[in-house]
Amino acid sequence: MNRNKLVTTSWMSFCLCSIINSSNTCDITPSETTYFVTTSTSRGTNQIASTMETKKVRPKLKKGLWRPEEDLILKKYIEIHGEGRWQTVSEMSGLMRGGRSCRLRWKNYLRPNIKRGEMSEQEKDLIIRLHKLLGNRWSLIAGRLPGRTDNDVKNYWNTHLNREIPRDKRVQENSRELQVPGSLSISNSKSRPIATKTEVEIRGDDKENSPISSWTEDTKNNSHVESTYSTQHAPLFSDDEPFLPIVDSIIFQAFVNYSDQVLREDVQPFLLQ
DNA sequence: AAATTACTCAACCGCGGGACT
DNA sequence: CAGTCCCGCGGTTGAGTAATT
Repeated sequence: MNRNKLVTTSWMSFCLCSIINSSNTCDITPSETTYFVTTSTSRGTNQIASTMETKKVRPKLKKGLWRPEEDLILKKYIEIHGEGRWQTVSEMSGLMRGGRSCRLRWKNYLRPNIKRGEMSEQEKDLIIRLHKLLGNRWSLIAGRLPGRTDNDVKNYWNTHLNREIPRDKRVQENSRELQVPGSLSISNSKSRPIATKTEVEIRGDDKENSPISSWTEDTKNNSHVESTYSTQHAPLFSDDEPFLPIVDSIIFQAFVNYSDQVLREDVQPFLLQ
């Protein structure tokens, strides 16, 4: 039996002990208790190990809402072993959850510094502005909102902000987006975005013509508000807010920093050669 | 008070891309 | 180079709750 399997079973017993010790109100079910205890004994360990060695067993994965004790197990596991390798987390932690489910739970709920509760006016405003720039790139938008997850932003947009924008205005904007080539805007259909994340961050094959890089270059070099960008890439800005990024220093600075970082990362490997 | 409708948000799913073999 | 696996993203679903009838 390899080391990983030993760790798995020891880990499960550790978590069980933690749960029992940490709370008298633990509502773990008898069947689950039996499972943990069984797998924690040397006999149970050997049984499971031998099964796993003969063929890779994928136990039936649990779905639905996470329970407090599951959260605790996942949290403790990640505190010790760190994030990443979610399939391993799923297997080693003893949670009967898929790797993706573990990842999602950690990212959207258990991670430290997650902000809960109402969105502030500032956050709301930023979401609207960033959505105007980036479309439905929820992870990018969430990256500019400390403590908020992409799921938070997406849900908030769909339930609150989306309905605040008059429908006919959205239709207008969408139809304009379709007409202008080179737009960063994303289609509203179920299909994947036209540009991938990395393409938006800055297209590797066409950096010079990248809307973001041309914009940041324009603005860094001084920049005239009336840069060609604002007309060439009209869909990014609405008529009532001409060249919004200049006015909005937050978004502006965020993008300059962002593009700088991406450029540095792109160029660095070549400099090292 | 019960039934129905509307709303919210956590979680799941399918897909694309990158890493690895 | 092809196949496989894993990760992350965005779209969607559905359970739980609140509001309304």
